[in-house]
Amino acid sequence: MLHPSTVSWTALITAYMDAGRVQEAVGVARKAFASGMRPDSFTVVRVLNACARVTDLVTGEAVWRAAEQEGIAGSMFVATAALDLYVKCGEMEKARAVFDRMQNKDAVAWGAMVGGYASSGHPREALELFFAMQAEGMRPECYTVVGALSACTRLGALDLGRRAVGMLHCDEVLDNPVLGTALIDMYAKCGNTGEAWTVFQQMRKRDIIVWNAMILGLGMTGHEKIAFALVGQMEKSGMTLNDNTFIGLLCSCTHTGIVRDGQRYFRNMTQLYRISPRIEHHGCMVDLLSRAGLLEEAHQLIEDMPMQANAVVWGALLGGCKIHRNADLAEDVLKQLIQLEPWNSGNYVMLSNIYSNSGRWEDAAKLRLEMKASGVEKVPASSWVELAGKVHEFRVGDKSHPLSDKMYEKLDELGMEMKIMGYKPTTEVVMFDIEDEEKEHTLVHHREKIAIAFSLLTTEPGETIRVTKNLRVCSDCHTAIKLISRITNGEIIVRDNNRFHCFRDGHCSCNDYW
DNA sequence: ATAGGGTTAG
Repeated sequence: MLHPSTVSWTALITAYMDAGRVQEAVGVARKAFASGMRPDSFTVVRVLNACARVTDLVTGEAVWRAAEQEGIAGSMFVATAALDLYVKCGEMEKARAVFDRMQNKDAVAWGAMVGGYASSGHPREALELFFAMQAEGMRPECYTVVGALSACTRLGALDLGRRAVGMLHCDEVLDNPVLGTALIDMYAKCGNTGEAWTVFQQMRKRDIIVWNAMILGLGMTGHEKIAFALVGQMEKSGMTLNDNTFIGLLCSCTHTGIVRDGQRYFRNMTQLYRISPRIEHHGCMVDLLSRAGLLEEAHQLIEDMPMQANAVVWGALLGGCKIHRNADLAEDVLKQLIQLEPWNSGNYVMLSNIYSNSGRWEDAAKLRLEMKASGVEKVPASSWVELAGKVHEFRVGDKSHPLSDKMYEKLDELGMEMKIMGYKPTTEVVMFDIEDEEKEHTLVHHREKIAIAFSLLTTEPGETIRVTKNLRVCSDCHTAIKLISRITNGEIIVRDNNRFHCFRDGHCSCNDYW
């Protein structure tokens, strides 16, 4: 028999939750537990759910401990709610510990775990789990497939994504806007806008997020005209544009460098549509202006923003500095970035390259010390290729792959052809590049080149090659891959840590803006 | 009854 006070506490908490006042719900829960409430599993689930929504790990963990004491932690519902709490707070190891201890796991628990890994920057673990689930005889359903697709998007693993979605019935996909969004996003971000478009057209239920994903997908891949037209169609079909629609529009303008249109959309958004720009919108504008070379205006926009600039906004300005070779401004920006994300080694490396390039050896040395002192570790460069459903990874300094010798041979062979075409390998790292620790052969054997060599050895001539890497493509590799695409007469798609490059016949889809 | 999902600027 439940204690009556538990029932009324629960009712109160639930009422706050239903009213969308999650923070207050958590506050009430804290009071309830402090007053010695004996929780039942229903209450615990509700409270854990609320804590997850506001990422209140401290309260959530206290509740989870209380549940353990009460002997209700074994409930699948309670455990799943705790797992979700950890996922939402980015505590994947703790989430995994809860997951591993669960005796019965249903599709919800698996789905939460797969999705959690995917959204927290562990896409490979997400896919591992997705396959482990099937090995245990569970049929993949919508929720786990959404998580798997999201992981594939991050990995650029197009075939695995296709396979994952192929496990569902076609109807299930076309009737489910959540799945549709994940699928459209995956195709677009893997450089396959055509297939994204096909899915979009076939979808039977399209909510605003589906439309926005398609608009953004088009804008990011250089189909800005279609993106603009789609927004028109969207309005005609009675949808109201929202803040994310404008992200897509502004991105489209950025990709083609049409500053005037971008400024117009930005104005219309606030004045006509009464949407107040978030930091993301300002970021798009900074990006748009910076790429167009209007660095001062972009800098001014950051100063005038009603909110504090974050790393992304400064990053956009930095991007402009790179394109327009403005080392002085870049120095200021990088200092800001180091303040904002002191853990990001890329910023230190880039700044140190700028110093070295202008002969400021002392500054460079000082920076290196600073980096060491703050315990920042460089992210080892790594690239990977998907082949027949298996992800082959190539890390710096790792020659353990069975085809290793052949890959280096292939690279040498390509190198000779490239030389004939006038390619001069850069032996020094360029000012704004971030990989400088690959000592083997200066830049000649960067991971993405190794990965491409691997792909050339394992695919049919002319077949599209897809490589994904964890850092930015360096300028030398970018030039080299353009030439390789001409030599092999095939398409090479390289996914960066933030965009993709589609190389074909000596040309790249990013128009050398990256 | 009670738990889980998609898009979002460098």
